[in-house]
Amino acid sequence: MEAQEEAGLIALAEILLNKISGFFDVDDAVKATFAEICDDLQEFEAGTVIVPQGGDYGDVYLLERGWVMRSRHMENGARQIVNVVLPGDFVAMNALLFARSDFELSCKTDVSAYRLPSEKLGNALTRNAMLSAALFWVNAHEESLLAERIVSLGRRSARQRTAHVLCELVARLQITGVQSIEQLMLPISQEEFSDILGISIVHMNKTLRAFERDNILSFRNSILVIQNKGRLELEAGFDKGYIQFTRRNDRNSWRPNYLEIG
Amino acid sequence: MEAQEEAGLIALAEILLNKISGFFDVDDAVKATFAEICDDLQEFEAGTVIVPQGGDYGDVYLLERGWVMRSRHMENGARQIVNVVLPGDFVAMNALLFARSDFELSCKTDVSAYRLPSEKLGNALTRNAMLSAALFWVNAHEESLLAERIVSLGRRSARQRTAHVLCELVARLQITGVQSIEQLMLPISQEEFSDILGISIVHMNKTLRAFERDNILSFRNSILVIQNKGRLELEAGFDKGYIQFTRRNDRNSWRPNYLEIG
DNA sequence: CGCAAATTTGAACCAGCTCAACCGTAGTGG
DNA sequence: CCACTACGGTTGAGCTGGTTCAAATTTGCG
Repeated sequence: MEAQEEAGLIALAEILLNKISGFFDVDDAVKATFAEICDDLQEFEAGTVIVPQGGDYGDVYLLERGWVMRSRHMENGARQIVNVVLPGDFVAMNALLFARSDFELSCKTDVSAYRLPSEKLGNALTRNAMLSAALFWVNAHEESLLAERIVSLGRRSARQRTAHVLCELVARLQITGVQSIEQLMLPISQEEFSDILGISIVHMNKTLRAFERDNILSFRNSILVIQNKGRLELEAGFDKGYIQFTRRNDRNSWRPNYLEIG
Repeated sequence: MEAQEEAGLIALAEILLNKISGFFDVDDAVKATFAEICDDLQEFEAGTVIVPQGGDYGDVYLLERGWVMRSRHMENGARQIVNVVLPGDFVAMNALLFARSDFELSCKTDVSAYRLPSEKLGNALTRNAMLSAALFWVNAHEESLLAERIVSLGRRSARQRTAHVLCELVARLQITGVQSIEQLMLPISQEEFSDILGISIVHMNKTLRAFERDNILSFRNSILVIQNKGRLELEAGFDKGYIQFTRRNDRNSWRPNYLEIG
């Protein structure tokens, strides 16, 4: 293994493994498993469409660096961004099961991602219960992000949605080990932001300006500065519980078994 | 095994196994696996709260009969129903991983469900790759329902959302082997319907009346009659692809392996 | 029958949308 | 070095899909 790939693996361990370490016991065997699977680090330029809407899935990827968007383009030209894929998340996990994608997967930034050929990943899953557990966990994690987004889109105002999604992104980026929390780079335009929240770009702008006037946050030139985190979380009704799970402790008799390396 | 439980198992086989049979080869070994796990059929009365919002998870259930709602109650009294759990779906799958629930799980009708103790299910997952694959599949299935709901809430009008969710429910109920498609029992009030769609109850009513005036559908006394399915799907922009998946065929070398009974 | 819950309808209102014009900044090419 | 262009952001004005409020009607059920 080359030095660069090894460095990549370390980065990986510090993101995905960090993410799941609050839940699993991440030991050397686990790391070895990931090392075995993640041996093909690929680079994509910003703007690359990994899977086009309606196109065939290729392989699964584990994102190491950069932002990937999963979005739906509507008949009338509108767009809805369904989720933001951050380092440590899997891209196109559905490729394991489905032929076609109903969504577009595109790179918002330059991206590094480990390519996990479906066949190889499938085989690894057969042999390694730990890996299955990790996938299960990651699935559940993403599912709770989507559930929370549904709550936002269904029952929160534009201002609350904005606050909530920003709280969520900050919390998720923290897990990826970002430098500063007060000052963050969010590589998205206001238009993309509005497509995450399901509002118009004009209203997006006015909402952001209002937050700025209230000295809660500023978002300019892709730089997010949060001046009043407490107020932001309060308005969002944000509870980070769904991002940093509480592991259940009452029934752990099965877990060591489940997590055995097969 | 008692006769009633055996009958239940057959029903189960005809729902969950039916659901996944388009994807997996469901043979006797697979059925035996489920028979082993699903030996505790429980009954809940309509209105029962299986898991309260903010409460501790208990066990996982596999729904055999009835409707279960997963919903969030907001501070201001509003509610968002995140998903509708139908026969063949799992209830509270997150119980395997998380201590607390951010949502309420409640029975809309009388319900029969197989209780799957976390410990037992976890153990079974360790030993049986087929079961893991099935869970993975079911997770992915639910994830695509949530993704599609996000698209609806973000970028479709109330009328389109209504049409879309009805198309989705009909397609899902078809899989569960419902009798008639033209005339369906939907055990939800207009208020609950509006909480699925993220609109007000008043507008829900007006939208339904409009569909009735247009001779597209009627929904009265919990009976849904679809008079013009084509028009409904057209307005919804509905494509059932995300419910009845196309199994991928290009890389099936790993699957037989993955699906081996461990 | 009679109560409680669900539905229906109209009227006023408003959060967020569309349209349209303008601004700032980063290329780009002459 | 400037002119031109393109793209994202900003702002105001008017509009509308959907909300809220309120009251009447129907339905389910003991």
